[in-house]
Amino acid sequence: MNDQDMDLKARLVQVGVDLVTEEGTQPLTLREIARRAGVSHGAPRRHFPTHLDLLSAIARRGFEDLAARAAEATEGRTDPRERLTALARVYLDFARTRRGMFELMFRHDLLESGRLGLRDTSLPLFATLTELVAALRPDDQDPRILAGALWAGLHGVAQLWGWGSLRLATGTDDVEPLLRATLDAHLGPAAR
Amino acid sequence: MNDQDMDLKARLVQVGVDLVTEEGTQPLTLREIARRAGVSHGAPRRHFPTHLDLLSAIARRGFEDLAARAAEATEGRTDPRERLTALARVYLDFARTRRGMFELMFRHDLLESGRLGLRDTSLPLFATLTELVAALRPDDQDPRILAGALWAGLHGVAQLWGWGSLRLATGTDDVEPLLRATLDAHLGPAAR
DNA sequence: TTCAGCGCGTAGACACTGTCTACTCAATCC
DNA sequence: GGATTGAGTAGACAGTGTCTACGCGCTGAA
Repeated sequence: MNDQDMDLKARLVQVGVDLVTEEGTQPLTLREIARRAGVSHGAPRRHFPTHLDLLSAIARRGFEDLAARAAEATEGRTDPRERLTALARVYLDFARTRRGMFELMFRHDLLESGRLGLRDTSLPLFATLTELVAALRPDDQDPRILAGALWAGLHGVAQLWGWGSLRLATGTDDVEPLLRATLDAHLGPAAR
Repeated sequence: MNDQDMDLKARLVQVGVDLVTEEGTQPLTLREIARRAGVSHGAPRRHFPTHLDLLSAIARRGFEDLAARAAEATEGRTDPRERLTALARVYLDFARTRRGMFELMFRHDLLESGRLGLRDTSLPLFATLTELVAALRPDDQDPRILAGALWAGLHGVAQLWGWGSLRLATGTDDVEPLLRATLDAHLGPAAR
């Protein structure tokens, strides 16, 4: 489907997704999006009351994309540990290959404005994470806490690695050891 | 020392620190800082070539503050596990009580511009983290990887908790369980 | 003592941003 | 067929960061 075939609302979001994917968050202004969609800068207002609303719609597409990749990466696998590893790798890959989108998705003002609807965007993914953790550590404490700590660990690796902090601090050029260390810490060392 | 006694360069940074502490990152514009420092909007340019340079100087003060708090919290303690717990708590406390500053310190554009000088700001703290981790897990793999994963875990908890994501996902109103889960995961369960 | 040089702050312009309001204009409906 | 309405246009407005020309007081050398 061509961009021109969509109604403006969908087109604006699509333009935004493309823009943030190709050029990052910096040029993601209301006026630039309108320009690339071929409409005047006032047009988006008919569909998104404010710039933040449009950005939220774009970020939501990022969460959908992430969820889709997670589903794709885990389908066919049954071993919980394997599924969890695949999930973690998808998360880190996403942060690395779609930097701009990842940055947008976790922008403070977006998250805090409540427009993103975390219930729809990240909670489903977190639920499967919790299930897998519960399956791997059945006798332990509240799996939501364990899953939360694991999620935080992965997210932290994704962020700090993206900024180069971890690369600098650990002196390695590969995220893989950090990924393995995080998973091992939370799930116990992997079986060989 | 009164603000008026400092030269403008130091005054601008101090005004910025106060401003971001009291009102967050949103009003932290070049012109607003100049206004509160009682000078014209062009004055900062004599001391900071660009807005980002001024923000970096402000953020650097945040890193210094964090390091000072970490030193204060660990002094007098000798047990590595205790020191590590105190360190972690300082990190989470800082993120919670100085939200605006924490947000500024880890702004993408600041970190990526290279102006912050991670070598001076975060590496010293990371070095002590690595030492403590090495002391607690002497026989294991590269302590820098382990310490990196732990740091990432703490940072992730700080971020996701601040955004409310973890509160929502885990269903608790207290970070403490997440802190303990993170430490236990990376260091083994605490001795009783 | 005078005067050039300079450090440092002022004032205004510029291009850009997000928001708001008045307007056009085609499609729809009674 | 004329009124209504939805959707996009065009321009104004206040705010932003940056840049440039200007001024003013201090310093140091002749």
